[in-house]
Amino acid sequence: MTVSGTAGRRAHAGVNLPALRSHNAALVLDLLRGAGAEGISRLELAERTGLTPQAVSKITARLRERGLVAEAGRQASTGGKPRTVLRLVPDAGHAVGVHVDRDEARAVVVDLDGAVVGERRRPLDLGAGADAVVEAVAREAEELVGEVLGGCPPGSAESLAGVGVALPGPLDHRSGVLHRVTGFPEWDGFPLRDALTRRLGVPVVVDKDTNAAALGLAVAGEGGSFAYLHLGTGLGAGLVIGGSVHRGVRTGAGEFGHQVIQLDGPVCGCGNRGCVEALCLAAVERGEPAEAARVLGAAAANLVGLLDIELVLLGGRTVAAAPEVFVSGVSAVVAARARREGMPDGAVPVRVAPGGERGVAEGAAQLVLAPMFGRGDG
Amino acid sequence: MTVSGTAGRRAHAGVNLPALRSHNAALVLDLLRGAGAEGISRLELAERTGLTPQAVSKITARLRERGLVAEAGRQASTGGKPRTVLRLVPDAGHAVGVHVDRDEARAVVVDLDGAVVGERRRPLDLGAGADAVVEAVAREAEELVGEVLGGCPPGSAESLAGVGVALPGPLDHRSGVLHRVTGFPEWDGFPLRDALTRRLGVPVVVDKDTNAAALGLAVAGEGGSFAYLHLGTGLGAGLVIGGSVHRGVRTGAGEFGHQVIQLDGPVCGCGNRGCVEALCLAAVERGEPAEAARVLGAAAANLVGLLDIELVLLGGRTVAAAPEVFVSGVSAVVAARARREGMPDGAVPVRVAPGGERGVAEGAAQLVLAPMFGRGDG
DNA sequence: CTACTTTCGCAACGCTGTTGCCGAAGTGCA
DNA sequence: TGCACTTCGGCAACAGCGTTGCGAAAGTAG
Repeated sequence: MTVSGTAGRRAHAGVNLPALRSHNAALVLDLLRGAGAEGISRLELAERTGLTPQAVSKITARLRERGLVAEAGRQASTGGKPRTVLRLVPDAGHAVGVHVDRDEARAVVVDLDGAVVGERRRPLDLGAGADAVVEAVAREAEELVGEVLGGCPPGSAESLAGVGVALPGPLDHRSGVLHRVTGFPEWDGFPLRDALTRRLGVPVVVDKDTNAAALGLAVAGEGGSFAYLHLGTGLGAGLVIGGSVHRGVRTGAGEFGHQVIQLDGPVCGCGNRGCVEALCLAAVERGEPAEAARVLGAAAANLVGLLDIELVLLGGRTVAAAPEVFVSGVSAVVAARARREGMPDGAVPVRVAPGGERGVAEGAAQLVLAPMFGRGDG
Repeated sequence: MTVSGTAGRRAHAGVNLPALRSHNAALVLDLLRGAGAEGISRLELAERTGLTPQAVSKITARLRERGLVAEAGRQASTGGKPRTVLRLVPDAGHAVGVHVDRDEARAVVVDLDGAVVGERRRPLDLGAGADAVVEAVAREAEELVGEVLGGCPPGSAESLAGVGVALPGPLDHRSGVLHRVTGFPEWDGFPLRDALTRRLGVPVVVDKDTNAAALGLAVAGEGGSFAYLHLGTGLGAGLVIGGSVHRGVRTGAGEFGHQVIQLDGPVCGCGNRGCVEALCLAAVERGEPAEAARVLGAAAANLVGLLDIELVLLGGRTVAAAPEVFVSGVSAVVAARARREGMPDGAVPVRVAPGGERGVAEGAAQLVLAPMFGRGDG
């Protein structure tokens, strides 16, 4: 049973009736989302939540009144009245997700189901300065919303819940302030979220690209606790624990690339020696993807052992260039480690993350929707 | 706001009124425990929980009826009626904690406050076989309870809530079944919890020694999210996230010692190469504690970056032998890494874990009490 | 057409935290 | 000493939560 919650937020942890109500509503919405177009019956919702059927009826009635849920046919009878299938109303809400990368911005609009209903891309120079980038991102979002939603007023059935922005480099998720984006020190300390909120007039959430991707995967149905490892121009991780992104006390968690796995190894750009990122990318440069996979596997196995997660997902351009090599290479190291440490249930599976290049933008949109479905923080 | 909950337990996450009630009660009890002998007023409880003063009054009234809480004086007035101070009734419950090590067993009885009210030690050979060890542990617990509580019947104010057992090596916390305790392969698959429950007739909880120690530290007031690193005959970690022990999906989290930090390094007992444990202990053997600390620091920094915790606590015999060397050595590496990665708030503090040799046994006792205070699983 | 099964909403209920109110118990000043 | 004031904390009424009891609705099976 979860009413969100982590970290030093043990204060203000009291649950009153409104909190209970919104928690259960979010839980039901999350299950409805998970059921997708097939929908789910009231009785199954009751089973899955542990609530009584009557409670589910009341909760879903409220959700139907708010226009978030609708009846959608019925199941086959099992000897009595057939169960009515409920389904999320996809158009009841939308969110924009923007993936700001070093050289381009990709924006999507998703509906409540998570389906992409609009997309745009444009080149973008992260080094062009804060004002220019904020303006570019804002315009991108505005134009896309104009195209897709036709400027529906807030509160309408088709309205916009907010904008999620995912970008590389460390940042403070809670305050929405960037630290130094790797390679672009001029961003250090820039309050991106507030700047965009002022400019756009809707709620804005910012997060690391890896966290957005991980959230997107979690929403798309990946297991309860997993790590998403992204190998592109850099190496980072997004951690999902119990269905929610783990961001840590200062929202800096997932610093995976600068994990040292070779004491006194080659110097990394960060100043340390023997970081996975440096070793792994060097191997890729040398044209030795198998070695890169082995190195990545060692770091992944460290992570698996430390957190006892149930799945490792790989993504990023470098992985996409040779998926089988990376999956089998990483998988082999992880499996070998599990065998040696005597994990009884066998090793943790390693797969390529589904979703492809658009995954980060989709996940960014989910940053906005997450609280509605009870996935706000872990 | 937390009603426990992580991992794949998103099912059965519905919260009804009894669940809400027990959650809030546990929350209040936890705050009362944190206040210790000084106690805490109703209004401060209200502020800290976010509940209204009236709700706190009702909750504490129920707790007083159950004999868990009592009024204990009043605070100085601030111009009006002085606040009444509430306090946990220490004798309202007790728990036994047993620390089973390779060569000895140490048992303690703690009260609701966590204060040790009885202690025993005896030599123990973990290799003597399951029956002998179970019998020895059971008798140790029984005799200690007889001494301290005088055989109070269950349900009495002084009665025993259960027995927590902490021991080295991997095990399944949920089922209470041991995996292969390092060096004692004959334990593999032994259902220790069930055997002890049958023998003792009270609830039994088993966990890794590092998890028990970490829980004990969390209860003793250490921050919301930290790592306890134990360097003794082996090297392990207990992770606390948001006040609760993070055990992971298969309760195997905290596998810190076999984190690889030296690819293709020296062979470790586990079969891998370049594990921190092997490198660190080898340095200790060579009489180079500073190098051991540097190695440990690298691994600790990996962990800090990955999870973004707020504190690192060091413990174990090897650390106790040269505490300053380890604290300064680990601290230096962690701080250097934080500086390079541009964490703005400065580095994570590194300290020696308070509690000393008895900490694991005390933490084991807290395993039993944890659910009562809302710390059951993270 | 009848009997049976199963779903699901209405109504009454118990219990939660909340609100409004008032007595209790202090301080501070005349 | 007395009075005004502040603050705490319990009593009572209340709104809202999920739960229970029950019956109408909507199917299947014979």
